Amino acid sequence: MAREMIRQGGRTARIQKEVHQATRALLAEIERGELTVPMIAERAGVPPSTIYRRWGDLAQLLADVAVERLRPIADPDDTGTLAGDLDAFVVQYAEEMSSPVGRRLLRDVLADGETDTSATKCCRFTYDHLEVIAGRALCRGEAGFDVGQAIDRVFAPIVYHILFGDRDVGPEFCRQLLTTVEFGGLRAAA
Amino acid sequence: MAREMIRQGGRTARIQKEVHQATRALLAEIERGELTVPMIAERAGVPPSTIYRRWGDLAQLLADVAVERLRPIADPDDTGTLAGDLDAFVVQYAEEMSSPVGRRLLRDVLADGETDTSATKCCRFTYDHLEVIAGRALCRGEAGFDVGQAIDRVFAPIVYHILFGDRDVGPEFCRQLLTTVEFGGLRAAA
DNA sequence: AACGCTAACGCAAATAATTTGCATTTAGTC
DNA sequence: GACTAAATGCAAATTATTTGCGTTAGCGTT
Repeated sequence: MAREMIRQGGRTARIQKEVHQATRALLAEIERGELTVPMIAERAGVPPSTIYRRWGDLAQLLADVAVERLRPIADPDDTGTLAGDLDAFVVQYAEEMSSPVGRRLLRDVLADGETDTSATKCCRFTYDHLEVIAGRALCRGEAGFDVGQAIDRVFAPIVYHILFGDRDVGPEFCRQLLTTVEFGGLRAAA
Repeated sequence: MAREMIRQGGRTARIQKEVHQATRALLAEIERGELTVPMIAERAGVPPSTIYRRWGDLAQLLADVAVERLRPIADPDDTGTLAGDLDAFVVQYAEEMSSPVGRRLLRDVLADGETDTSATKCCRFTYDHLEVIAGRALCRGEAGFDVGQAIDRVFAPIVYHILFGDRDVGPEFCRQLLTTVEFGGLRAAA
């Protein structure tokens, strides 16, 4: 996004909502390469200049929309055990991100060249989710794990292969990566 | 790139060279967001329509240029030992890719939404380089290593942190990642 | 070395996207 | 309720992109 929002209420918020909604709807209907700002503007019922003024360009708008879609709506599922929580989260993450929609979201987030706050936010979601899972394990009296290490050993390879398209990231691959995570220590600094 | 080149010689090749050169020169002078196709066309001495016809749009041209710049010009340095070869390659890779120029190249390659051949090519460079290093080690009588595993455990985390901008990837971090690679086995399938 | 075929090109007109100035609306504050 | 600056709508100006068409030139064939 071009800049942080200052006004939160009324018209400003409504326009943001409608532009986001129009963008999502159009992304579901047409190819990414066909999408244009005037197209979104018409669907949202606002003049194109409003979009350019608020978001700068299409890439930044798409990044903004993508971050919202990647933002988790709830805590990760609680399966009762650390191993179960991690397995469920990782497999679901890989499945969502490797889908055509997920890949596009990932790329949209990274394509925003202006401020890389989009990318950083997005990667924080994963970090926070893992923190919740780790905290839960400690509460249960289970061993903890290093969140930074889990990112490096499990999520980074998954994202790498999705982005570069050089191999599939099915459940088997995810579980193999999971076996390399070391459990037992308290949370150490990354 | 929009499509595979059919003609290799003469004018076609010269225009490709001049457009690439103009793009590189302009990228060094101005911000990525300021760069436009007509600007490149003028510098290269060709009409903009030629660029649009051959590359489709700016993103695809930038991806094409980025792939060329990421293409290694020589085999990785031979330091005499596998550990030395890997250390040198990884540290240099992280340094180059985490620089502002490297980050931009990486993002340009990934931003090309049309065909992800750019990204796949680019990731193949790393794979091939590691194959050379592994082959060399075997020739010396040293232990080999699994190239796929090295990508997952070392390069993927480096690229992840560069792209998402959530931490630095200095030599210490690279060397720590390197310690997780298992040596000894012959090359196994990824 | 000349010939034919067609990809690739240059040019310019047509279309579409982006920027910008200015008047108006409105969210947030006192 | 009045004030102030952010945010918007509108329309003109600018810039980028697409497209039709005639020309050039690479490449295979003879």
